[in-house]
Amino acid sequence: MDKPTAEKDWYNYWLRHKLFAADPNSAKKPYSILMPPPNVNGELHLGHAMQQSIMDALARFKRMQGFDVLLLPGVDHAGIIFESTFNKELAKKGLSKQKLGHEEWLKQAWQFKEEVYHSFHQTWDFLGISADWDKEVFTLDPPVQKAVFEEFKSFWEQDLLYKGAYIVQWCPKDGTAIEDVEMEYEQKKEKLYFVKYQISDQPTEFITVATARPETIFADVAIAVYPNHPQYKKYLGQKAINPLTGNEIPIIEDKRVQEDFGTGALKITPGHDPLDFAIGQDNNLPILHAVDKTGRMTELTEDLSGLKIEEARQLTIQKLGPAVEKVEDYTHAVPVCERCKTVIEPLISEEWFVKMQPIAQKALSKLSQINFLPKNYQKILATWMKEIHDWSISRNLWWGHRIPVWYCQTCNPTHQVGKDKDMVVALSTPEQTCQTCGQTVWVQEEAVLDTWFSSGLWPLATLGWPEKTQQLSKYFPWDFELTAPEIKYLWIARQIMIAIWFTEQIPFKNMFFHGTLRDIHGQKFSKSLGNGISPYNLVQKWDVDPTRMALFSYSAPGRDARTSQQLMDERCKNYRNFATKLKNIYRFIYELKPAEALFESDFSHDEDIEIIQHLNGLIDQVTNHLENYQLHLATESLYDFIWHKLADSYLELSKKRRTDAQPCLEYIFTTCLKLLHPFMPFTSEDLWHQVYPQAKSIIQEDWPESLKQENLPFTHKI
RNA sequence: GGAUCCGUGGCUCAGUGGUAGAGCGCUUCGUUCACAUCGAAGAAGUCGAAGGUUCAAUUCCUUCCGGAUCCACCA
Repeated sequence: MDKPTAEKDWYNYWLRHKLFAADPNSAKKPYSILMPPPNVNGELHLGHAMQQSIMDALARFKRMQGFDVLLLPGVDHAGIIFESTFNKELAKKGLSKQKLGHEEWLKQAWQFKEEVYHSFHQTWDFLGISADWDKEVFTLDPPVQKAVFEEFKSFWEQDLLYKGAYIVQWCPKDGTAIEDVEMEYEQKKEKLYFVKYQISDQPTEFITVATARPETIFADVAIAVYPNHPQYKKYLGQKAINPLTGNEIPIIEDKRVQEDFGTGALKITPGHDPLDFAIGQDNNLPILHAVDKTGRMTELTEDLSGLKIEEARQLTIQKLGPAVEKVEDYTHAVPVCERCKTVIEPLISEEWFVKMQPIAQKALSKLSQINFLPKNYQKILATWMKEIHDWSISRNLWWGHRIPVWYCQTCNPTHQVGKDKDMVVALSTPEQTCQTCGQTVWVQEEAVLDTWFSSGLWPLATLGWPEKTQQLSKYFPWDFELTAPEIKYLWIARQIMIAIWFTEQIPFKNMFFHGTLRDIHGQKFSKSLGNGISPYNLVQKWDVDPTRMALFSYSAPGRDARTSQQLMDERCKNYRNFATKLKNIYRFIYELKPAEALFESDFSHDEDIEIIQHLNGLIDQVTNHLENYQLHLATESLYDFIWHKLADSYLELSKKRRTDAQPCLEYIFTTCLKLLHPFMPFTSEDLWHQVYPQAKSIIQEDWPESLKQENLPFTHKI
């Protein structure tokens, strides 16, 4: 045999014997678990370690129950977050996107991706994750690319895609539109300026407007007041004069203007504010820009052109002069980019959108078929789907699936989109000629797709969709998916909507939301705060199985937990002691086995009956807790039984009748090893082979079943 | 502004319609042959507050206080 000599080497043994491989041809019933692909960015943190240990425990449990288990691993290319991390790396070397150029940048990006990939695999290895590595998927792999293309093409053909001038949240630093969900809000102290707009032809009449962004006044196209404004309603239909440009702008009313904020009058700047954009659309107002995509002032602002916003704001105030009626201190939530913390500029940009209404509607009808844990997430997701907004899917990045749209350079140089325009939806350069000019010069859309456009397809793309593969028919819908609650909309909702849209089926039967591990103050672990706890260090210090057990103890569904290096150490130490206890129990039972021990017993002694009954209870509890994804309860039951019932109690009693008790001791111990295997794979496997030197892997053992009451007493031979 | 979650011994967390649990920490004792990475014994909580439902509530409902998270166009 090629068995390892050290406990930690069992992982390679399992790999060599392909014990993690799923087999689509197997007659066994399938059980499929889809790994949420971590972002190829930085290292895997403690939260990942918990998440993946949970999946691994389930996979090992289901294998022992006799299922053909597929635990499918993968990694996400993570558009914006990868690109910004990589660009920071480049900056350290004095390089940048611009300096490298598109082709070279991509080449180096892929190299960087490989480095991160390598560190991911190291973490998975030392945690003992039993995934089917031959089936690993990266979201930019060619098969995924095909699936993403199919998704895009299908949406296009069904008229669910459009491209248009639209207000987007623009990050000037990343140079791309970002989604609402990628923004954070920071409380900032700013000034609120009250600016007077003179009524046209009435030099003594004014409407006063409150604004925190006077520099955008250049792009004002109207003044809106709330309906029946007592002071200002008389001006409706008249014009006001833009105090900076002198242009005449209409005065309108709109119920979306807040009665109790500022003066009840709102300057309408559709180019720089989402609400203004909406009001502008409804009133057919033009769109002007005072700020461009790099966060600098446009030509519209004349001599301020080219300045940064902050500088321009001060100069604008000077220009306004007496038009500024008063200034108040104003603290409000300013949207910033979640990743680089740059203040977001709402801007008009040409972006691609998916019409989500019909897709969400369809999903809503089947949402109840998914078993959510905790249960209330069904309602939370349903509410979101009912109020769904269109999905902005284009990103001005280089890292991602480039939008598979080609424009005829001759007939459609401005990249207009429409069924009758000179454009083609195709994965690679179209070979056809342009219908209008007969030429074949095609230019691809510059932008890439939002990361979640491919991640949303994850449950399908990983199984070869749109091909009708054997894997797809066997393992889809997935039995189990899990993730952190914070990406319930970004990822989970979209997977559900997309899968149901394309297959009429839910993507997964059980959806488990684990809590988030936080630091002792309740804050998320993050690189910038430097409050992370390295799973690698814990494993070095306390070994794998104790670390896994400590993580399970924090894994109650939906519950966030606070922890620290010290608290993790405490819990790990506890389970390290537990592992030691287990080894000592082994020594007592097997190494100090009495020569005259019985080889068979009917467990008729009162003490045997009692412990066997406890063991039966334990088997039922652990099984049920695993079936219900309550891993923290399963480990607690095991800990209690093995330490207190078995070691402290029965084992002590057995010393008085050792020869008689030996078969019972062995039966209980080996059963416990099997029950422990999902949680403590290395320790259980190692002790299993010490007990049975000739045995196969414990992975291939059957999951224990409790002995029914009517079967007791029964005879056990050792 | 809307929604959700949490508030249990010193700390971090389980749990439950019917005398409160774990780990760590703390106190006392113990190195006899599985284990001092241990064992035995113990102190410690009116289960955030107030109402309500119930024979019975820490557990269900309402309100409030405190903490957190998510969503949202407040200029």
